[in-house]
Amino acid sequence: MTVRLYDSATRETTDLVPVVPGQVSIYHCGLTVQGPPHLGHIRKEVVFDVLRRWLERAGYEVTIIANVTDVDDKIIAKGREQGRPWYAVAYENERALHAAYEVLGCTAPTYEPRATGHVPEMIEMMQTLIERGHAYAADDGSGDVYFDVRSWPAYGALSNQKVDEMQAAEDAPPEGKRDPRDFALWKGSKAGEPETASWPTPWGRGRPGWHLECSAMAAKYLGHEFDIHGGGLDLRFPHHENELAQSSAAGQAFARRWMHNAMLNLGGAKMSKSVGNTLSVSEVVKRFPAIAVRYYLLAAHYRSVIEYSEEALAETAVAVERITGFVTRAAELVGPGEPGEVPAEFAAAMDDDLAVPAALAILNGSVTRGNGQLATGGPELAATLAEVRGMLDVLGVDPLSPVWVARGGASGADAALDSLIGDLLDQRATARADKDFAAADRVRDQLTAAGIEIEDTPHGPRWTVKGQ
RNA sequence: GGUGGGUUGGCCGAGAGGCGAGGCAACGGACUGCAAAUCCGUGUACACGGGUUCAAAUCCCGUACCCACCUCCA
Repeated sequence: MTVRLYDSATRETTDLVPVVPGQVSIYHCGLTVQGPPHLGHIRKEVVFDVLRRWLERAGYEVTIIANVTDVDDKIIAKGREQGRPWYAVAYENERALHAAYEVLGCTAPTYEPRATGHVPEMIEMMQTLIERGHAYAADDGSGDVYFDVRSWPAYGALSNQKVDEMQAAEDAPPEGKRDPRDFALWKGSKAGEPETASWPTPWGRGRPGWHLECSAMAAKYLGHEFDIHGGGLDLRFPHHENELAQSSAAGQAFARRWMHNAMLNLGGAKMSKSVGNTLSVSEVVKRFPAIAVRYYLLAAHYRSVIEYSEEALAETAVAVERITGFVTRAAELVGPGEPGEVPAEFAAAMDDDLAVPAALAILNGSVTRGNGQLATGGPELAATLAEVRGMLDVLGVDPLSPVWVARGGASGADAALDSLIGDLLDQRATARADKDFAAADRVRDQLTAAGIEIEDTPHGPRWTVKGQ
């Protein structure tokens, strides 16, 4: 089987052919840690986590690098507002990002380099670009270093734009720029900025420009040519366009393909701090089970916009309960087993540019079949369970995975509860055998009132704590 | 002004020339002492107006509306 992916540079879906056979190297733009991650940020993490899982299933060894932009204007401003060092702000939000990975079951990237740790690599790259005539230090004494857009004819290739048709930036005064579209590789430090937020260079003290850091770190950890560069669609221009220009102008082959995930909208607009329509991961996870939130984010195709709605998320939670319900019931009967091989149609869907919606249709079919086998149990059920767990494992929503099981914090209390409820269910069984249904229902009502749901199965009654 | 993407049944959400993806909700049935859970069944949806074709949600032309990017942004 061949994994095929859409390349947003060429706008075509093509076979994934890695630079190094058997290995896939991925760089995706992480966060500028100026605040805790919102649902839109984490959608990207979930998308690339599913990609990684699928590539690993396909037998590839996957390396993922995601940068952490830990210094920029907003982080510095926030530190000033809050009366603490800018790096304390950055670090706190970096930890919040890691907490979000964890709560949604995302495996952390192979490595997350920080911008501030890669200044020498950036200086080296700027020197190369200056020598090659594609960059220049501003002659206004600002310490800024700019990329010379006019010197690179391919500029605009990624976003399919022509330099002359672009609107020039109006906000930034073009002081030291030769062309208004030139972008900063390096930002000279300004008066009043903390000393800790600047690093020495041949052009004066300053700090990394956002675009350059990604080029420098991608090259350092993945080499001059790697397989996939990813990120949110909003980064395609200017950020990714600029990265591509810098790296290729510096003589590097850079990314073989580009993968952009669509945005998560709230109230008809992209979720973003500047619009103010954000929903933090930590808040959403308080209202809905984390596994349902993850499922919600991955259930739509990664290139489709998700218009966030609480109702849709609530519906998703119900759909997830049907799936997890099957897995837990089946596991009680035949044992959990291990995640197994996925059906061919599921694999075909995933191979086709991660067609998760089509893959979920196959998953649901297997769950329906499995639910039908629940009455009899046996090897057929065990096989269906393995197949379902295999599919859920690819998507990172296998309820029996340690990632989700550990949540409850199993303790002696569970055993005690099971014993107590077991006694009550025995009383109910006796009452039912005597056809004393009023007494039987009283027991069930009592348990329901305590948040315990009872269902009678061909193998006897089972209980669950409501909402878990 | 430029570059992309979108509009699918009550809701979510795939598909991209020809057999009604899938889920949620609803209704009917089976199972149950009654429930719950589960299973089975029930829907002729593709923004609008033209056109191409034996056949269009899917291709072409036009119109309307929406989103993203061209500025920090996953």
